[in-house]
Amino acid sequence: MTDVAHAPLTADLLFDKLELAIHEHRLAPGTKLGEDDIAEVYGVSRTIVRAALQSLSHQRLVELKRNKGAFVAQPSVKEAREVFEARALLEPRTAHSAAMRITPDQVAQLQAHIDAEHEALHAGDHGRALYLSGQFHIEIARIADQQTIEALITQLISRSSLIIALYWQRRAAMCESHAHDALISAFADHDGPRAEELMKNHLLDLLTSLDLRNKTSAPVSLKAALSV
Amino acid sequence: MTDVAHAPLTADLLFDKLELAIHEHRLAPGTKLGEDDIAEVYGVSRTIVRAALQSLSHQRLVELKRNKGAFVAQPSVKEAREVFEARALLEPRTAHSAAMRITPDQVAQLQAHIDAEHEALHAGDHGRALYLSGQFHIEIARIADQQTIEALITQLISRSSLIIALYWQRRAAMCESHAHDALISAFADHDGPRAEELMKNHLLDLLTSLDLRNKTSAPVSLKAALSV
DNA sequence: GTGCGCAATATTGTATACAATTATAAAAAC
DNA sequence: GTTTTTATAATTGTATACAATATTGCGCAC
Repeated sequence: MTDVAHAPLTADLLFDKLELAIHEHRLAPGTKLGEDDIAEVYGVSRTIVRAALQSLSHQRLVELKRNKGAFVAQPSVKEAREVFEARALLEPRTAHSAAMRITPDQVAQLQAHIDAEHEALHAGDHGRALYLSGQFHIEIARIADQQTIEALITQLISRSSLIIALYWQRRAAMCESHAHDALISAFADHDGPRAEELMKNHLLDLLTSLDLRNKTSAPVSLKAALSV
Repeated sequence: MTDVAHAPLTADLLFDKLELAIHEHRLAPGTKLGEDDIAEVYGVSRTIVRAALQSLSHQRLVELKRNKGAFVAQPSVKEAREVFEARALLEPRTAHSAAMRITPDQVAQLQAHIDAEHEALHAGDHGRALYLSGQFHIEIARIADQQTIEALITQLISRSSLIIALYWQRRAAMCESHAHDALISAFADHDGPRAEELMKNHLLDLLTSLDLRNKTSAPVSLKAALSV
């Protein structure tokens, strides 16, 4: 329990930490993010915390209620559907572009990504596996060399993580799916149309594997989740 | 020149004012937005200004350079292309949906929107006409009842406004186009495929009417542009 | 006269202090 | 015992003060 001198945490860094905590489901939807609490946990001033929370709210990971505070967002059923509809418009065509431009190096890179995903899964770290699974989709946009679309997809992936936290049913089953492996194969073949179709079906599978009737929220202690 | 007591300006309100100023091209790309300057103009503290600037940077209307300050964004040529590619993925399909669900009231509403646009144009207020023209696209997403996609399109429209400020060639010509009128006609007929096709072509027309070779930036005094 | 270096100035980054609002709990009324 | 009221505490909203960094301008050397 040695108190090492930390480099002063900037707002962007704090944003990353909180974003990751939400992506990995260590912070559940609905959890209140008190400014003083976070400030204490990370040893920074409320000024920094507020800036990070504002960024998170722009990413729709956090909902700011005036005079009430910040809470991890709880996407509604309608919002959940909308997010996947938006992804369905953006990602298949982007996968097509990526398949056409991808280099052998990038194929290997994607493969390493998937390996890490499977590894996390076997280690029982479902949160991390889910996070990596999202990053995979973002990588594709990066390979397509579409920074703008990449930023949009990043937002949607973030929110998808919350949606999965709220509406996922058969948690264990999902990650067994080899949709990502099939995609890589299409990429390696530079088969744009197949990549596009695979991505389209992958997104549909994801959506249909959600139970969009009841939400299974579970409030959680903040400081426990954020053990630095 | 009466100094009326203003209701204390909140960060969101200030965001709206600055956003509008950028959309209407009263603040040119590249203009430095000094915190003290804005704070003075609007009679608020730097705290509020910083929050608003942070929001604008998330919308990519403003670029924050650490220890340097905030500047109205200057989208690159690549960014310009990317923004329109993203819009091409989102808007045609959204127009399709809108055409299928639109009500007579909403058709009238859209028509009123266009009328206001033409009116601003005849009054010589090109900035406002451009702003309204952007809002038209956002209205379509609203009619499609897709709040998530609406938010994404809103971001892209914002950036399109900057792109037009930088790369527009034949300024007068554009607004004569009757693309929006044709769209309304398709909407009124509930002709989804036609609306989709029209939107696709409209976006292509917009893109090809840009000169994506040289940027014609023109720095401008801040306080002059923001005369409250 | 031009270029470099240092001091002075201005601007942004961060922390803290205070005000406003909301949540909590105790006490009084019924 | 339940409900309403009121006072206290806790939390967020905002402004300001101070620190760190960048910019500007002057003076000096060459």
